[in-house]
Amino acid sequence: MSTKVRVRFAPSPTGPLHIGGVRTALYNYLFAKKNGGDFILRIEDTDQNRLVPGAEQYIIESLKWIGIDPNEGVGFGDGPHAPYRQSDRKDTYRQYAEQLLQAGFAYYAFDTEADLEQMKASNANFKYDANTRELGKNSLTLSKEEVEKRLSEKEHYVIRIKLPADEDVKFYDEIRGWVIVNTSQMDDKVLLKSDGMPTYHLANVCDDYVMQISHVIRGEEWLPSAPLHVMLYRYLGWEKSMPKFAHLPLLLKPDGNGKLSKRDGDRLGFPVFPLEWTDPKTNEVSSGYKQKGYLPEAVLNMLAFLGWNPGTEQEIFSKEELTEAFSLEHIHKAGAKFDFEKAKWFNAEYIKKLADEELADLVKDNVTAKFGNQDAGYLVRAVSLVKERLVFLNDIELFGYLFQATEKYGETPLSKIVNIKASSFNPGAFETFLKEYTSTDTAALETTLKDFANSNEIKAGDLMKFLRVSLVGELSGPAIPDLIVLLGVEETGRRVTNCFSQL
RNA sequence: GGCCCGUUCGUCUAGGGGUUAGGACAGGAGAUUUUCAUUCUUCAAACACGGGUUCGAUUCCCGUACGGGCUACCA
Repeated sequence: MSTKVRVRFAPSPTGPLHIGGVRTALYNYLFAKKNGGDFILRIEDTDQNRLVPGAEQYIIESLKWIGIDPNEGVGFGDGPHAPYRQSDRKDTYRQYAEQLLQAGFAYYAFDTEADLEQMKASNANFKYDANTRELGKNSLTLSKEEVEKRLSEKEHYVIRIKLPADEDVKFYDEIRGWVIVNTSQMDDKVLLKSDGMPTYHLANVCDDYVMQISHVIRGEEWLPSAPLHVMLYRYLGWEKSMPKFAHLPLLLKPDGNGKLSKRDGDRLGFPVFPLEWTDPKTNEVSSGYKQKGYLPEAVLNMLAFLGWNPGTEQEIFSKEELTEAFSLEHIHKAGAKFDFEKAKWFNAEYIKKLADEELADLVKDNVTAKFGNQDAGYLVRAVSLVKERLVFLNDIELFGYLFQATEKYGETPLSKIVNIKASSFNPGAFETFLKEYTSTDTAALETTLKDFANSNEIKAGDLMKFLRVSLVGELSGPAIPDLIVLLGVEETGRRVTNCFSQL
């Protein structure tokens, strides 16, 4: 077996990939990159009944958006172990199931759904195992002839693993240490379903072996079935090349209990999906990080810290820095409640780090749609004034005054600036005065404005407040001189005159 | 119910046999910004509980409680 690190992310296309899945993918990716290994995307679509159209494409696009690029896999180019979609590998699983049959580690079971129901009804804690399989219709209880007959008549059957009655199964989890489970607690899981498809258990073990996966890094929900996988490796004769296991803590709901689920996002006002998703059946729309105005780098950083930390006090990490710092040892054991406030903070930090040009580029389409076409240079300057006020890219919509004048001013803002009405302020004189100011020096402009106030016997504070409302429409916003220089003296004059007329 | 995993400020977490138990987010106060935001300073805030082991336990062990996961011909 090659010692090269090879890990995989193996989602099931049963719906949009949620943020917990993205984190699993991220940890796999970081681990691979850190160790100079490969990261593979494998689509686990063995449940043909739960397939959701578009889900596979969604998974691929989500990974692309956030910047997690598999070396091999569906949507990212084939590698040496193609295909990477389990439905396309269907034939290989039967071969291994038959190998187990031959070796006596598995058996045919013909029990119908009704049979199973009955067995469960007669025993509240029923499980198909060493103690109960004699009650079933299977190749262990039926005569050889009967089995042959049923098989040749194409009767529906499944193949189950045959587990010993009482044996400790032990494996080392890279995050949790030794885990020991006795087979008396396990059941004879179905390996091959009656439709000929493998279950997850068989398929993931076979594929991980064939694809030479070195580390299985997956969610904690798989911990209870890991012993079964260990038994499968053993029975298939692959125990020596069995991958190492690492079971990740789960992402929990921010309120209450349970793991984060699809509904939590829009219920609590934050996305749980990387990209917006429209359910093909119900047309129900679930919000996505991208559409809400998150930067992929920020989401990546935020996700990395939900359950992992570098052991230092640095929190802002680029993908490259994350790769450098990542290790399995620093993964926290307990589940993490999703922290929406922290997510917002990360995003705001990343927006602040953007160059004005980059930010302008990112909000351009939105601004154009909402406020019409903008001069490219103007947009860059406008955006630089409000950069540190944005939590989301979409927050640019809150600053329409940078692109459009307020026509009708609100009562509340107007009520705060009535002083100017009573003063000797004259809008015409102010416009004339302004037009003489041609510099872009904002500090000098501030002095000039104060001088204007003084020489006209107006309180500087009253003037400033009035200007603010005139330009912004509210009592908050960037510094007045910055605004005037950005908007230009003509536009400023127009807004001032209009505002004054409404007092 | 059974089995497995877990438990440090409200949240994300660092740490680890002897520490003022550290940081970040959120919250409070203040400074700067004639506004707001930013920035800076500062305050408050935690080792679930009970037994061991030990000179000493938040740290190791056991139990309890609580939380989570699994318990399908789903992944």
